[in-house]
Amino acid sequence: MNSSESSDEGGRPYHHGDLRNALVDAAATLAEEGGPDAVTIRAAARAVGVTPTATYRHFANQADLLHAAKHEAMDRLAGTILDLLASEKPAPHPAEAAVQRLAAAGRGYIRFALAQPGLFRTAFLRPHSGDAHPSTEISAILAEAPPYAFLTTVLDDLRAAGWLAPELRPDAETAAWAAVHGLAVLLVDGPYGDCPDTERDRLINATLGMVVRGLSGGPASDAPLNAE
Amino acid sequence: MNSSESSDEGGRPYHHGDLRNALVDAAATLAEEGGPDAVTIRAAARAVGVTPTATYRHFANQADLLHAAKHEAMDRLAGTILDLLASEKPAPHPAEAAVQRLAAAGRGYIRFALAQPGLFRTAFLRPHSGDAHPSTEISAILAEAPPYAFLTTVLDDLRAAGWLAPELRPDAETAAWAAVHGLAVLLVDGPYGDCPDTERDRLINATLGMVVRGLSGGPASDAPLNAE
DNA sequence: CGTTAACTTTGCAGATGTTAACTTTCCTTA
DNA sequence: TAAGGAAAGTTAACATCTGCAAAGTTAACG
Repeated sequence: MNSSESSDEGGRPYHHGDLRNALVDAAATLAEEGGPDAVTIRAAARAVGVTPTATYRHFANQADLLHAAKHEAMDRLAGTILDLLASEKPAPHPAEAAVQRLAAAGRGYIRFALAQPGLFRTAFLRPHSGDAHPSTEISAILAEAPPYAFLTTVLDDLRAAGWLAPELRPDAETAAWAAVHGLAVLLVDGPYGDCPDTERDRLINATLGMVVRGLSGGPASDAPLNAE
Repeated sequence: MNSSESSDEGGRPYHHGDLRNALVDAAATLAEEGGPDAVTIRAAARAVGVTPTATYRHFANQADLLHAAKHEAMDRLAGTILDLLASEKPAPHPAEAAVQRLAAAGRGYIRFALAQPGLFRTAFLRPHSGDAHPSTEISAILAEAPPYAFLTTVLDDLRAAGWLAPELRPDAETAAWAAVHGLAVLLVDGPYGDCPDTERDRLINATLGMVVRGLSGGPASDAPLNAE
């Protein structure tokens, strides 16, 4: 008689009710602890307390589950950045404020990478060849990587404030993103793996400084950069 | 009577003679095609035409083999950069020449990443916790990542030529490296995965431009970068 | 001729993804 | 309100991969 009880009282109901989300959460937790490789059908099912095959009611296969975990990870990265941006009090001068926000976004990005290396790696897993829609639209990049949106906004502000040189605007997102992402990767996985906190902060500042300086027009705008 | 033949004539000799190197090569090839995950004891042994257990005469375990593959990958990356640097004819002006070499190194770095994504990922595998000697010495970084050496040299030249602002010198390696590495990662694994060649070149130029500009002292050297 | 290094055979123990067929529950419909 | 179909689980099983250890075999070398 108690078999259909969906409230408390012993055995969980036959129907989970929200299994898909539960699996995504479990997958995220697995990624958090063991990186992308830890995201397996069986482990996720085990974590939720469900049979492996039940997973196939909600995901086509393991790649599909991993894909969901990737999106979840990316969302959390975006959330961390947003939180940090929201907690900043803008500087009075517009240009200063924009620069400050750019730096804050970068710091949030790196902070997330350091705090959640497993999720960070998962968020930037190479897209499984097969779900590739060959659209080169910016919207595609944006959908794949929400942080891009903040960058665009901040850089527009920076441009409006007269800091960012007009001719540098087009690919500024990429350049700034590359620097921040690269530093994050080097700190998390790379040779800077175990690096004292104080030195790490210095490196972050140096890199952000280079970005800010490199995006402003300056005496070096006509650098002799020969394409190959 | 022919069983001990080490020359041609049919069956390979019982003793391989250079199994360790052969396995490293095989591991590199595996990494080339399938990334780090493809580097397994059995696959490497299979590729060489040897029993899996034979591997244990030369490597302690799978992690050890993978470690060797990682070093091999890093060496090839360094080789690619060196080759490209060697083929550049230096510009007359010292500063120009230094900037040119910095850009060339960056291009070589990214070129390798795009041409050999599997090896590139393998080269920057996070160091397996356990072989971590907590030395923060620069020499450690250098040993782990030969490209660092070129960077140091080039940046010294840049400094000597008066381009690189003195106060920016200390962490210039990291900042420049971060930008180039980040772009490489974004292009190989990240959202820029399938990106038309022409756009890709533009992004590379934009990023390298930012680096060069960002390392020179300029009007923006006193950017309002508040530490957190 | 014997010691020893290099390699093979055999085999275990543990993962994984995925399919097929069955069962329980819910929800709609007559 | 009872029936019946569809949805969401479960059990069982297959095929395949992995690392690794123990013990035997081959050949090289002093």
